[in-house]
Amino acid sequence: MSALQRTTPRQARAAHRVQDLLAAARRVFSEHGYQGATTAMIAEAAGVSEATVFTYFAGKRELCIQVVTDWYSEISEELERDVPPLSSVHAKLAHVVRAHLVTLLADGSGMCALVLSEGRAAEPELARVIADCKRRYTAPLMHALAEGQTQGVVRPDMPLRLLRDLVYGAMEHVLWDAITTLKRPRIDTTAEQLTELIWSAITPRDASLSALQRLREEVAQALRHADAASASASSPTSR
Amino acid sequence: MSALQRTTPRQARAAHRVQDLLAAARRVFSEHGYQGATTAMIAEAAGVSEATVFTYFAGKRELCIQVVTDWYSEISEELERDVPPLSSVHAKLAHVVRAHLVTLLADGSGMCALVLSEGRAAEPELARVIADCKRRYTAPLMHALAEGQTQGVVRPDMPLRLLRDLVYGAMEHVLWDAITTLKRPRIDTTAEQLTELIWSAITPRDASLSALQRLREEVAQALRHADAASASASSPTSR
Amino acid sequence: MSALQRTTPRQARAAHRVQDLLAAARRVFSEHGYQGATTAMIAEAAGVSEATVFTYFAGKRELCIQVVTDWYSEISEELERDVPPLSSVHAKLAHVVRAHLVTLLADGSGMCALVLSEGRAAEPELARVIADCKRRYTAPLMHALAEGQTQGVVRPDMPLRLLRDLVYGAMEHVLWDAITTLKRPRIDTTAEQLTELIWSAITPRDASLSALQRLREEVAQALRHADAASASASSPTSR
Amino acid sequence: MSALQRTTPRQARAAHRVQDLLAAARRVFSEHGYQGATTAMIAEAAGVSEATVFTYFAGKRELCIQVVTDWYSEISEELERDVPPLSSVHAKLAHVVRAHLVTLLADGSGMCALVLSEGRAAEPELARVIADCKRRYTAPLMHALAEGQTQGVVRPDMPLRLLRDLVYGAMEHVLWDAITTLKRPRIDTTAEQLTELIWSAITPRDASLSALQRLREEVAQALRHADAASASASSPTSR
DNA sequence: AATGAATGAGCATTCATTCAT
DNA sequence: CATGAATGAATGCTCATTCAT
Repeated sequence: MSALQRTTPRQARAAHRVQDLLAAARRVFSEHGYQGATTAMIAEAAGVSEATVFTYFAGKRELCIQVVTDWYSEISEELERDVPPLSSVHAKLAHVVRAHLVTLLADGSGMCALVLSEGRAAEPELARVIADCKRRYTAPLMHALAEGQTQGVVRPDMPLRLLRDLVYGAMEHVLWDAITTLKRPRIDTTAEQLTELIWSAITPRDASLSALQRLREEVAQALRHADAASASASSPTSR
Repeated sequence: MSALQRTTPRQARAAHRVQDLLAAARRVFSEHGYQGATTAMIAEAAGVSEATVFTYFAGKRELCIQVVTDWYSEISEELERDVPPLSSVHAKLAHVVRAHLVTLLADGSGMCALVLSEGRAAEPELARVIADCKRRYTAPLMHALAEGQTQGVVRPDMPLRLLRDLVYGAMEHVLWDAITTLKRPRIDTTAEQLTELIWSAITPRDASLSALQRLREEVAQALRHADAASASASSPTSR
Repeated sequence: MSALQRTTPRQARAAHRVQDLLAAARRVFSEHGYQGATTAMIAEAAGVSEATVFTYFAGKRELCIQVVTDWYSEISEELERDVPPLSSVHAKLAHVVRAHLVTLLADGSGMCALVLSEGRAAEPELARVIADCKRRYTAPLMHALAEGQTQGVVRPDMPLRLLRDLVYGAMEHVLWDAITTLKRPRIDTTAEQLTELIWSAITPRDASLSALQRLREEVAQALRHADAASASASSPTSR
Repeated sequence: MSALQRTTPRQARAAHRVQDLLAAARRVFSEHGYQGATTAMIAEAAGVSEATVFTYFAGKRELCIQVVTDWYSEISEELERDVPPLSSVHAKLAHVVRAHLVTLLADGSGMCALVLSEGRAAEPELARVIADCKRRYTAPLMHALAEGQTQGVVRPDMPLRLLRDLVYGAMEHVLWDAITTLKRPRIDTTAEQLTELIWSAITPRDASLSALQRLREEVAQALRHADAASASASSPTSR
């Protein structure tokens, strides 16, 4: 216990330093991007010397990787926290869209811009890590969509990959728009609209069309029936 | 006139230099990205000295901006060249989607990766220029969609901005996927599928639904009519 | 007495720490050289924190100096342990050459490379210490050679310093060759050959010449004697 | 011609810069060793900015390699300039020893210390280059010694490698002694003495010994002869 | 007009050393 | 006494940009 009491504050302070550095690094990377951020900036933001950064992290790249993975852990947790597990595909989609927009628009951390930029940029290892995180982050929705395809509520004639591109591409574009124009959209409205749009896209068109056609046939048959029945009376013509 | 004759060759040579530099810069920026490209690389690729680059362009950033705007001019022209001007919104959408994918996937110029990356990256002025170019480039489709909304073939209950995010976001995602995985998708198939998905999304759901409802009302009315007409005989009613 | 009993374990533990550190430092300095070794490496090798190194030694340089002087003490002791004290100069030379090669080639400690490199390198104080150690280490042979000069078995017409350069220069070169080419020579053979070479060099040329001359004189005398004795007989012709 | 007149000064100035930098680097490397020298020092010594160093040389290591190889070229040239080509092995040895000492002791460049130190130090490529240069530099004497062995004027019962170690080891030791003690020895005297020492070492002992034995045999024979001649007294004692 | 030459301002990273606990 | 933590001072190297010719 006495040993614990001696070491715990140290460990606590060390952990604190790590957290401070990560927080500072998140701010700096968010604001300046990977290339634009310097270890000097990060050190200053954390209130330590530049050398201290290297005491806790192997280098700039490793620090940024940690920042990104941490952030993805957070938003993944947020995403999965209150997902209704046994809900319909539509409900899951709606939840994911809303949570995604809420998370990324709400925090002004700029991490969104970071991963959008650096996920496509120079440092290959960083890009790979971001890609991995993204894949894990998007996995739940992918599973839901795949399940939806087997159930028949999601059109099976489209590659899953394309559906993902549609969903996340649209959301990324919305987010990037919000970031670059600095206009925060109404999150609720946008989420609902986006969900609706996407749902319209991924829902089997054939279902409604065939239903219509079946109905039309029945109608035609009924009308013929009616006409035959009321041969003497005047028949109304639809459209 | 004699003055013109003396200066014209000079201007021609200068124009040639500018073109060489722009071509070289496009190659280098495409391959290495904005940050990764160096003025030395560009000068070497153009076969001139590094200082000459600065004779014709104010700096690296301006050169890149010129490269990007030129490229957008080209692809915009390509896009608009054979667009069927008086065609339906659906046809226009299909054309834009196909042309976009063809242009950006076909040329291995890497300009696509450049604008996708740097459009979201550090250099603010460059990002702004890219955003402007993108806006102009996407304008034709935007107009078509707006027109579609007034005509009623595109659902009017969605902001135009959101429709654009859906269309271009999906396409960007497809492109980035192709770039990062180095897998070239079947352009024709992908274009058709994407068009279909997007069309499903942006087409008025209400149109079909209301048609259905209108039809149902007519049917109901017809059935009532028929019932009334064949008062004595028992008529079968479908569902 | 009780005070002694309280402090003695402490001193013992401290001495133990010092020994551990010196051993660790020897390993690290041997393997990486002075510049290549870091205090962090040494601390880790000793199983203590980096700061502890500075508790016992003023700094990296002092630690290395201690390592070197300790090592020289050891090999000096080894050298002098079984030197035949009353032997001839030739026997002493042979012993020194053999012992030197055995010691420095046998132990893979790399201390040899360390003193060969750093004895000539940047850190001036370290170089001075190494020079001092070397001087002490080479003193026995120097004394033997000086004695040999007075006795007449070592040529007196050469400065002692030059003889030393010959002896140790040759050995260092042999050692460095072995180190850089990673080929271990046959120690016995090399030692014998080197001894023979050096002995040929430092032995008075005059000795053999005078011996010859003395012999010649004797011969001449004998011949004269013989001639006189066999005055009537035919005299044999020498060559 | 006019083009030549325009470009030549530039090239001349560039060559001049390179020479200045090499001279400055030689000074700095000589004085501080490889590790101790900094690019900043070299730049300052050359009167240029640090960046200019990297305009002309790929880096610190390459610069040092150039310095070393240049220096070896110089001293090799000096060595071979007035070597008597058809002279005896002894004359060649004498020349090499003298030229070596003159060259390395005369110039206070300290390059000697550099190659002695760094030839055994950390940077592996540099060490390799130095080893190569040394091998080339020592080749003439090696050939002479090998030739001497076949001719019989150099003892053939010793490995050539060992003879080289003896010759250059002794000289290096002399030089290092001069460097560290800052005492310039009498070059002529030292060269002669060293030559004499080495010559004594590498000259076939067997020659004098066999001469002695041959003489002894002749003597014995003569004595026997004499004994036989003085037949009246019976005392033939063979040894 | 073209450029060879030069550089100022950084940048990530290292490491021996100090000090409060 | 032992050390975790922190850092000052470098260090080799890069690159967009300037300028005299």
